[in-house]
Amino acid sequence: MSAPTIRDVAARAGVSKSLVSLVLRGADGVREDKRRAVLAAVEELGYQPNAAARSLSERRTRTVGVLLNDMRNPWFVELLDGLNRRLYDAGLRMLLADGHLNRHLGEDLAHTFTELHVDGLIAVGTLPDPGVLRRAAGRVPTVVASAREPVLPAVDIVANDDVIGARLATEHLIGLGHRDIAHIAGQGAVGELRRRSFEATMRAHGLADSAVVEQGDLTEEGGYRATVRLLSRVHRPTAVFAANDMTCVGALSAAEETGLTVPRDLSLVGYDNTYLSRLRHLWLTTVDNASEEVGRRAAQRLLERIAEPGRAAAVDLVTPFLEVRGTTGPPPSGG
Amino acid sequence: MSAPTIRDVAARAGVSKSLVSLVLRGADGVREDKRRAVLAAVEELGYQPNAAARSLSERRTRTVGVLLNDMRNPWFVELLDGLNRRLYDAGLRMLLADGHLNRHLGEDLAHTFTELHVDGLIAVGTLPDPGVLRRAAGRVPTVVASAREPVLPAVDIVANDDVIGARLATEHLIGLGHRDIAHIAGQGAVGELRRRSFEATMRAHGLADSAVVEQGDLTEEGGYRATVRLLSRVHRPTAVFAANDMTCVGALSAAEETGLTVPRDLSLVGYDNTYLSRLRHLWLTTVDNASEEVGRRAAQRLLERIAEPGRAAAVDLVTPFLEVRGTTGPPPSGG
DNA sequence: GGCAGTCTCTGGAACGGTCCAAAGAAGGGC
DNA sequence: GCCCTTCTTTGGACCGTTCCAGAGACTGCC
Repeated sequence: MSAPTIRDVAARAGVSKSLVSLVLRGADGVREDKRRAVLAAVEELGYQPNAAARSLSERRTRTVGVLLNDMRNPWFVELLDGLNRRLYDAGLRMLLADGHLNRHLGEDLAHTFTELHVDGLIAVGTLPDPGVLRRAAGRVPTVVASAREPVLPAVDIVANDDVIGARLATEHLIGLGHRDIAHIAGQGAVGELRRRSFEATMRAHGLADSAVVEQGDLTEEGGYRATVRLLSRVHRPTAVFAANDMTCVGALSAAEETGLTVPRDLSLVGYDNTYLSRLRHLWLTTVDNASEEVGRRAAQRLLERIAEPGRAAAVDLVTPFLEVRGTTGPPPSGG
Repeated sequence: MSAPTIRDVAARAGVSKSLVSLVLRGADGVREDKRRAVLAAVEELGYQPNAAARSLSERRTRTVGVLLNDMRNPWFVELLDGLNRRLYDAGLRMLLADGHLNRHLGEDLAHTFTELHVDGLIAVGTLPDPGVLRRAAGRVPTVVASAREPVLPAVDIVANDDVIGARLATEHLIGLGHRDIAHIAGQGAVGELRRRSFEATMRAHGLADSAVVEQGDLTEEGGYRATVRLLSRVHRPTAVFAANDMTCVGALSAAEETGLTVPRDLSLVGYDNTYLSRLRHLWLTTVDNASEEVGRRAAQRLLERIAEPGRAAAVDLVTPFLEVRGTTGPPPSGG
């Protein structure tokens, strides 16, 4: 009843278990007739190697764990695609776990992964508890993708360059003729980088005085509320740069509810180029954070760190680009 | 350098490895001073049990694999939540893999999971290749969640009741006074159930002649195109019931592009109650497919099947309900 | 025929846990 | 003091692989 083992295969093929092992690992120096006999036995018995036994013996799992911060906000799918492609080529499998799902259960997912003795760990986005990552990084090669924190001794960081991204968005609006531009800020290190770059860009164009910042929380609701606040000001901005697409969607709702037409009365720019922004009905101008490339490079960094665990931590920034769609245009008064 | 093992802990605590094992598994009949010594040693060494060794010895992994069909369409997040909660209580961990990500790599993820010797497998949504599931189900207890296929001997199915859901949506529109109602159909078994129920409901209300069906493909693009076709008919429908939210968003775009105001000129109903439909800017009337409950029950079924692998396959349907939001209203001519 | 050198193949020792039968310690009754 | 029980603790077998040293078989050369 229970699954066949390598010994069953060996018995069936009339060889030793060692030879079966050799055949399955593709070693050369095995006579063709024996190789065939082994493969036939494998086929007949439906044999599948036991990953646990293998990893116990090999002392590695050929598996990397990927920690997601929240699957509800699916900006990371392309990142995973990039990651997976590169890791797969290197013979590594990818297992996912969502921190948000398990948070309320009080479980430390990184812990699950270190128990599994994964060969590496990738944290995607900013995790709620930096301690988790610090502890995990002490045990297993770790890379942070698409976040700028936590900064830890042996943990590489791969992300898009938020300074450039925010500048692209802001200069796009300035280029269209906007002067009164607001920013709805995000949270954490990434939020701060985007906000500062927005401010710096406005300053560089002599628009420091007409730059406004409202705090958001990266959710639609937060974007909506922040925009309501912005639009109730005496001096209304003619354009809003939102810290992410979700926020931007909230801003869009608030604008239309106030009777403004986007982009005629108000221009909006998001960030991340999620599939949300690509929905025809939303069609947001946004900054593409080069997710897939971030994923590929994160995988690369992880492979390097697995090969050489002691190397110094690196920060690897990918250049984002602007994706102009339907929510931006010249300001109402003609600039 | 390498991770401490149970023997290191035993040596440090001055006891045998067996005793360490007993303490860690919470056995009683261990003297308090020894228990403390062991726990102290564990703490000092930062010992973590090796999951591979444990599962090899215990002959189970306390892990279930979850196969997702496509993370890009995140209707399943709440389902995972329900699943995870129940499985966690039963001492099982959940590992995710996305079939879509790996498809082009030609990898059989179910294979990865069976190699890992997971204790169970849950397929979420309809998987591209039914053969994958058939093979996997021969090795490990398997449950399909939120799909109606493939139907296999020892595989339970848990899903929302599409017949009821489609009827709710259709009757909602009829109740508002609509008579010319179109359906944009989905694919596979689920698509067929929804379409047939739509048709049956129309028939039951004597509206068989004014029921129209256009084929979609569950994507925004498909919904858009189908709606363009619908709206270019001589006799335009006043309401559209879309097979899922994504399709409905496409329909929304097509409607507005045609100059129609939703819901004044055209009513729209989606299906799944994804967070998309909850975005203020879309605010779709939709059928809630009770995802979380489906997840909980799927977990329950899996636990039962793990306990008793031979039991007959069951189909467990959860009752969906209507979520009325902003895209439905009375027909233009007043009904 | 003997011997070195290849080429194939094999048995047994890991890997790090769990489990179990049995050993050892402690306590009670005579 | 001895035997019997009960309570704790232990050594060793085992889970299913990989890895390695070395065993056999065969070849070619002197």
